[in-house]
Amino acid sequence: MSGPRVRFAPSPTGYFHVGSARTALFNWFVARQSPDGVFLLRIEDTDADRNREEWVDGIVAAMHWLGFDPDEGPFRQTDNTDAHRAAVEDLFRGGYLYPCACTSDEVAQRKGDNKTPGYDGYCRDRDVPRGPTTGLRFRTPREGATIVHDKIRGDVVTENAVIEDFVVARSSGAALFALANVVDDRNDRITHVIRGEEHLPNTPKQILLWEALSTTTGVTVPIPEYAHLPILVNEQRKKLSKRRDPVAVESYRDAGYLPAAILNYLSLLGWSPRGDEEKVPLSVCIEQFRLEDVSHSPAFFDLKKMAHMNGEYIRELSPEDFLAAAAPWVTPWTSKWQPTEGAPPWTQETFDFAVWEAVAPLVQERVALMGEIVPMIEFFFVSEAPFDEAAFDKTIRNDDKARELLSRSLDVFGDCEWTSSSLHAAVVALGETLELNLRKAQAPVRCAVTGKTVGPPLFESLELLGRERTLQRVREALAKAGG
RNA sequence: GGUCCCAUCGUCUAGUGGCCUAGGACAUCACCCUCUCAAGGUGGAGGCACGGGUUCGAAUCCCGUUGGGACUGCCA
Repeated sequence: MSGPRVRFAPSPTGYFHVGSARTALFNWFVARQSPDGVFLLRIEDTDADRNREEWVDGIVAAMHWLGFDPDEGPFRQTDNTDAHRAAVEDLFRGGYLYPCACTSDEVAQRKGDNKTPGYDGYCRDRDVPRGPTTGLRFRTPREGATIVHDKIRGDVVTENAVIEDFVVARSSGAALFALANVVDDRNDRITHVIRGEEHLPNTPKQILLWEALSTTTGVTVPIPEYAHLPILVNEQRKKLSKRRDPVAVESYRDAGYLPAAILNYLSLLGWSPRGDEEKVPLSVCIEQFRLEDVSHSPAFFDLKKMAHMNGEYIRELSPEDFLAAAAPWVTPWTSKWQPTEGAPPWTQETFDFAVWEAVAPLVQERVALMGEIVPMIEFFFVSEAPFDEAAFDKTIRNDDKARELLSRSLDVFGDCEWTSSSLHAAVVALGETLELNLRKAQAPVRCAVTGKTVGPPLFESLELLGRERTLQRVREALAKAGG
């Protein structure tokens, strides 16, 4: 008894779509549930317009980054064109196909606004000779019904009479998706077809093709189990589209999402682990996943929730792992991979690893995305405080007490012990002289030194920044405010 | 238009006829913690689309209505 053979069959598009990632993930779950399960990657590149070798590399790379390398593949559908053409001939000889010379314009025109579904069967009985301008259509049975035994949705019955005579082969002789896909699934001995719901309407056609192929070739391959996953939608409840929605997995990598967080979040779209805990390791998903439990309705891809989960994953990293994970953003010169945008405003020369290492634990519990680290620690590694002008105006320029406090801080900071606790006490005392509580008193100092109103804990930051640079920044802020 | 799919808090979901006073998570609000911001903790508000059945009993089963979506290509 051999295990399940599943396939992930994306068409190359130049980036890796999150919806595809979710589909791949669920396929992968099924494969990993059996010791001898096979997860196969097949690139459906039969459309010449979408066939670029680097796009294939992109898919493979993205999948590798996410953590699921295929057990077999990547295969390319175009490598099987001979088999596809042979299948076309088999079907034609078997009488399942007929030539059609209609252009799509003609079909649409005849259709007008009547209720005929799709193609009207115009050439079905016209004995149109095969030629360079004739495609081949499938002679759909007029009687009976085709049933998709969907693992998720149950039996989906389609009357054959409403299935149009769909095109199977181009005038060039090349097989179209519906056939090529079936031929490859047969050859690859696929046992479970797990794909997006958008494929549900053409599944009856593929079952018809599958049966016809078994008849004409004399090779009967069991029809696979089908499972159609609910699609992922945007806020408008429309299918996620690359035009409007941020869907590229690569862009999430750039932003600083961790693979484990992405996968965990994706696993929750249409499915959920048992119990009340949503943050679960992949091993638990593999153990518990069942196609029968996948929900039927579309799921909104909620970036906020994924970001929150990413924060949880970041926080549970060990200090070493956090440093390593942050390297592409913080110390890109040490990292093989860097995000495509957002290089830090510092260089290897102006950077101080000891400072970063010391402040990292404080940062780790404050970010949800790795990309948020840079603006948070920027002030350590650039020559002048990176001022947020609005914050400066509010907390320093337009606040007399704040400027007075900064003036007085020069003396205090000049000779107090340079530790976070002493600095803390110093600012408290300073505030008292001006009747400011610590909340109020720390604000101008923070802004003067870091340029911002928010950031890592101030006194630890001052300690790490050092006495001289702190004094320098307070002076600069005072000068800037004095105008 | 046609075919098909779908319908539990704003969102993702648990729920498979009594355990439901419908549970969890994100988001949101309040409070606690607190040097800012987060994180964390506690608590609150918030949902079974509607109408009929079936049943002693329905979020759960059936029918209809309404609403949403996918598909409708010599794309995949």
